[in-house]
Amino acid sequence: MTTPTPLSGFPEWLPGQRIIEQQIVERIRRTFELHGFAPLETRAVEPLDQLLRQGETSKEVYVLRRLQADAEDPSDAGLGLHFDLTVPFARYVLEHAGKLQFPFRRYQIQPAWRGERPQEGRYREFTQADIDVVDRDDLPLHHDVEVVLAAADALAGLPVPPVRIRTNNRKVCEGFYRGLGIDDPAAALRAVDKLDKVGPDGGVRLLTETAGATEAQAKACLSLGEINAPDAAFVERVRALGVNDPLLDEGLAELTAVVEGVAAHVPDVVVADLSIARGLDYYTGTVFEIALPGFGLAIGGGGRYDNLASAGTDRYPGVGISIGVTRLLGVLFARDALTVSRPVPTCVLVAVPDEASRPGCDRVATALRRRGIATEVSPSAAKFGKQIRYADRRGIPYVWFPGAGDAGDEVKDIRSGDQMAADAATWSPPEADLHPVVAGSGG
RNA sequence: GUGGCCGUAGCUCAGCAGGUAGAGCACCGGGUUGUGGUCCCGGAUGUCGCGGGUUCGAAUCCCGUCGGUCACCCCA
Repeated sequence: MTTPTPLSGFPEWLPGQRIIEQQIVERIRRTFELHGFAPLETRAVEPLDQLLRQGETSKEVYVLRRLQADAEDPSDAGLGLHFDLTVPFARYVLEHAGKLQFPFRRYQIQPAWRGERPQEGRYREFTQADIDVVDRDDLPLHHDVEVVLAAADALAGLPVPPVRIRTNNRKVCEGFYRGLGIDDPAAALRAVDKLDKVGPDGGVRLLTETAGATEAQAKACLSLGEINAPDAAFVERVRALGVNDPLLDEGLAELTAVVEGVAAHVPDVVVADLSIARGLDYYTGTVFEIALPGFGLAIGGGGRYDNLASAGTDRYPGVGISIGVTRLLGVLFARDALTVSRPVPTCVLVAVPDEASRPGCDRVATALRRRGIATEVSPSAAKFGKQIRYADRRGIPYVWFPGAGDAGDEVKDIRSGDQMAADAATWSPPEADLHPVVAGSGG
C-alpha cells in the first residue's frame, strides 16, 4: 500500500477541527489567566526514574532513544515522554522551588503520551489543560474549591454541553473501608469505581475476590458507593451506614466544605459522588471527575495530593484539575456536536480578472490584511463563476472584484448574493464574519 | 499485554455458491461565451491492506503478516 495509513491513537484533525481546537484552547487559557494562574510549559521528556517513581509501573511510558545510541551505553535509555502534566510539574516545582512564590499557581496546556491501546476517548498522544496550586508544608482546603471553580468557569465558556463535576474524598472511602475492616482499601476502591460498569452483583464479586471483603463488607462498600448528592445531604446517609473511623470523619468534613464551597458560587455543577475513585497513584484527599452528561466519558479529572513533591524535609502538597482537551474534542467530533463557520481563516477572496492584473489584486489583499482582515488572492484567473465557487467550497464569505479601468471595486457576500461598491482602504466585514465562529450544534 | 470484529474508489459501502470490480456521495468538464449554489449531460478514479498457498483461474477459499476498531486492563 502506497498511501500511508493513520496511526491509531495519534489524532490528526482537519483544518476546521483544528480551528475549533485552537479556539477552545484559547478560551480555556484566557479563563485560567482570569483566575490568576501563571503560564508554564515543561519539556516533553523526563528521566525515566522520575516518571516511574512511587510505583507508577503500570503507566505505559514511551521511551526515548537515539538512533545512533550505543547499545552498551545505558545512559541513553534514561528518558521518556511524560504521560501527564502533574509529574513534570512536581519535578519543576522541586527544581525551581527557590525561584517560585508559594502558594504557586500555574496552568499548563500541553500534549502528553501514553502507549496504551487506543479506543474511543483514549489516545496515545493527547492534549491536557491543567491547573494546579501548590504550597509548602500545608495547602488550605479552599484551594480545592478554587480549582473546581476555575475549571467550571473555563468549561462554561466553551460551546459544549454543561458539565458535571463529580467529587469524592479519598479519606471518606479509606476511612470507611478501614472502619469496616477491609484488608485492601486500594482494591476496594478500584472495585467500587467499576460499579456502573459491572453492576451491584459484579461489584460484590470483585470486592470479595480482590479486596478480601466478606459479603457483608462488600455490600456496605456498595451502599457507600451508591451515595451521591448535590449538597451536604450525603453526610447523613454515610452516617446511617453505621461505620466509624476518624479518617472517615475528616473526609466527610472536607468533602462537605468542597461541595458547599463550590455550590455557593455556581449552581448545578458539583455533586458529591462517593463512587468516584480516579487514579490510585497520588491522590490523598479530594478527587474530581469532570463528566459530560449524556456522553458517557469523563473528560477531565483531578484531585489533591499531599505529597505532590518532596525533597528532604520540604513537602509540597498540591491540588489540581485537568481538562482532557483531546478527549473532549474527540467525543464531540464523533457526534458532530461542534461546528465552525468555515474551515479556513480567510474572510475575503480577491478575484483575479486576468493574470496581468494580479499585482493590483495583491495590493487589495495587502490593504485588507493591514486592517486585520484575513485575505487570499484567487489562485487562478478562471471564470468568475469558478472563483466564486472556490470561495464557496471553503466557506469564504466574501469575494472581492477589482474594478476594471475607471470602475471601482466591488465586494460580494456570496451567502446572500449582495454585491456593493467597496474601497479596500475602508471596507470592513461585520465583526461576526472576521474570524471563523465555533459553535455547539447540540449533537 | 489478552480477546472479538473488520481491511474493496477521496468518503460510505455493495460484490464473496471462485470466472481478474460496481453504486451513491464527492471531484473534473460541458450546457451557461467572465458572477457560484439548482438542474441536465458527460468523464476520471482502484497493485480489492501486504505476503504466501490451493486452483486452469482468487476481491471471494486457506495460512501468515500488518493495520484499523471494540472490549478487558488502566486512565484525560
